Amino acid sequence: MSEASQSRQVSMGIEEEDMDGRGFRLVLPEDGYEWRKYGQKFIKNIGKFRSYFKCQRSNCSAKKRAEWSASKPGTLRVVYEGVHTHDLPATESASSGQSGTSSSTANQYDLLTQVFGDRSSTTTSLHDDHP
DNA sequence: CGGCTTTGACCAGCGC
DNA sequence: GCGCTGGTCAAAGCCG
Repeated sequence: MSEASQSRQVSMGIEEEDMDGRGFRLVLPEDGYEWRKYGQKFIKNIGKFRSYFKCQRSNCSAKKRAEWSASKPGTLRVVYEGVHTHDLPATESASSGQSGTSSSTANQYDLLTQVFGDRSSTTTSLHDDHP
């Protein structure tokens, strides 16, 4: 309910890369964490595809869920479940200016709070059901 | 060679 | 009570 539950909608993050010319691999926007895909299903309730990701860290049980329209791959909705209990990995490229590096204590908490207030994206689009 | 990814099948919970 | 859905696990295959 109020913890470990954020929803973020990305404008363009889904990308189909041609593998050898056959099959496409879903490319998600790098949030700075490592994820391991462990399932993918088509949810009829919403008519969209849903991918399940789990943090690969050892003590991190954070989970991530990617949901995108069946006909509109441009709309990718990423839902983070749980909180990371380990420092961010080295893939920090987007740090852009975040020199603070940590040190901080409530690094994750701060980020969560920020995302929480990002409800605007959640409202951005919630009606792309196009069967 | 190792690691990661993908797919199918199974299980559980809930609704009516 | 039964059916259905969503979610997770396992195994196999392939790539670098």
